[in-house]
Amino acid sequence: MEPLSSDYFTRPTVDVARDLLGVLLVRQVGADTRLVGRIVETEAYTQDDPACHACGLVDAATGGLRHDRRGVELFGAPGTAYVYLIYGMHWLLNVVTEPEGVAGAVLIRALEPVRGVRRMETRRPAARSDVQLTNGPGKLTQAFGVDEAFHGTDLTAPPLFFAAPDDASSFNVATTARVGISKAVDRPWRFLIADHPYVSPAVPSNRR
DNA sequence: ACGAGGATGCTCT
DNA sequence: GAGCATCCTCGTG
Repeated sequence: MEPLSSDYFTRPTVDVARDLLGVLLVRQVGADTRLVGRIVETEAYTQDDPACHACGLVDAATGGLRHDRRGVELFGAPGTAYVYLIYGMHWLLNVVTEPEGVAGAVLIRALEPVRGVRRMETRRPAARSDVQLTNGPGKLTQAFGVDEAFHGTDLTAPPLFFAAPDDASSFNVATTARVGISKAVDRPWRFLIADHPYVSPAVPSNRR
């Protein structure tokens, strides 16, 4: 199980978001245990994007980066984790994209559990079915034990990394507007595996 | 099967 | 003080 390299993430964010569908997220827990999930839903956030934390961080006068605001890490090395707290409760996992100096990230929104289901059930007592273990961005971080400790870490090597699946089964990609945002609500940057039971139940932000 | 509302803390105005 | 890349519970049908 070879981790996807930094080159994989050194590409346009929207391309990476689409390509990550079907890819495995792997969490090494100790020497003998692995949690594995298949990515079924993602979202892209770019530098020129009002909904992205990187928006407005380039100082108009100097061209330099503002380090007094959230989101500077999005300009960092591709393949790095960008993890942040939302609604005071849930950690959301992103992987940084684009060359260093250009901001971008892909939000991992939903997984299909592949391995380590028992462990995920332990971490997610509120889940009433296997679907509810990982069918949302805050749920999957809980199931995988991803929190602030992973912010800024390298996602191209254990203990948390991406890997191409052995069985590259084909599927249809569906595209919608993104979820839970109030700006740039019409950009079609949410990607999901069509009709997959493990995608999140969320409603796109332009349909409310 | 829905829908409303509360939880909870950090960031920026 | 408002807003936030969310989730859960408890109502009513």
